[in-house]
Amino acid sequence: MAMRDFVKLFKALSDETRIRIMKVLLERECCVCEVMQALDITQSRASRNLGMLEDAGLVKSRRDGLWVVYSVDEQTTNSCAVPLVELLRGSLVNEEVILQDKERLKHTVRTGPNPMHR
Amino acid sequence: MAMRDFVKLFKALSDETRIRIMKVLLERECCVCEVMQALDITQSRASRNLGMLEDAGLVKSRRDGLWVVYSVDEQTTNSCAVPLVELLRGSLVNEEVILQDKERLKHTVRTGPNPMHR
DNA sequence: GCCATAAATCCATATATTTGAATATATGCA
DNA sequence: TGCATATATTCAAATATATGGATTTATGGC
Repeated sequence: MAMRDFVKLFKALSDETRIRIMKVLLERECCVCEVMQALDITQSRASRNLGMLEDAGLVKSRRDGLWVVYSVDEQTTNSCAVPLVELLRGSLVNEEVILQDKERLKHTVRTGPNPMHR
Repeated sequence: MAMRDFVKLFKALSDETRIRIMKVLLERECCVCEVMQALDITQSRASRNLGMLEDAGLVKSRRDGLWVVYSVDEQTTNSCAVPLVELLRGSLVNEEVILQDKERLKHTVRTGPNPMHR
C-alpha cells in the first residue's frame, strides 16, 4: 500500500462527521437519506462524506432501486482498513453524539432528502 | 476516550510528514535536529510536527542537555494509539520516501539546526 | 416520453492546516 | 554573567477542507 492511500485512509477517519457515519454503518447498512436522518445533516454533506469513505476503501455501495445503500466494506482490498474498522468498532461506545445518532437511526425511514414536503 | 481525542489521533496520522517522522522514530529515538536531517525538512517544521504527534499521545519526549529527544510512546495512556502504532510499524515498508529517510537517518549527527555554519 | 424521487456534483464561502522565515525561549559552558 | 546552541513559538501567506444551497444525474412508475 502506497503512502498516498495510507494518508487518504487516515484523512477519511480524521473528521467527526465521517466517524459518526462509520459508527452508524457499523450498526447496519444505510441509504444516504437514512444517514442524513441519523446524523441530522444535509443531503450533500451525507453524500459527499460517504463518497470519501468509499474512496478510502472503508465503505462500499450498491444500488437498490432509487436508493444507494452504503455499508462497511468487510472484504476491502485495503488491508490497512481492516484493523482500523475493528478499532472503530470498539471505540466511542459511550460518546454522547454517537448514542444520539444510533437513537435517531432507529426511527429513520427510507424516504428522500426532504421528508417535510411529502 | 472522547471523540475529540479520537479525531486528534487520526489527524496526527493523516499527514505525510508526520507519518514519515513516526516511521523514523520507530527505527530509533531522535532529537529534533536528527529528524530534520533524516527527512530533509526545516527546523520549525520538524519541531511543530513532533509536537503534534506528542499532543496526540503517539510520541513522548525528554530533555538531554541541549537536546530534546523524541520517541514512540509505547506506554501511552491513549489506548487507541497502540494498535495504530502497530499498524504503522508493519506498513509502508517498501515506500521509497521512507527508505530514503531511513538511509539519511544513518548519517545524522546531533548538531544544531544549521550544520552549514559550523 | 414525462414526472417524481434519491443521490451526486457544482459553486461560493468559511474555516482549518501547513509551511518557511524570523523571533523567542531554554540550556550549558567559559 | 555572557555567549553559543537546540528547540519552541509567532507571523503571514499559501493551500486544503468542510459546508449549504442549487443544480444535475440516475432510476422507476405511469
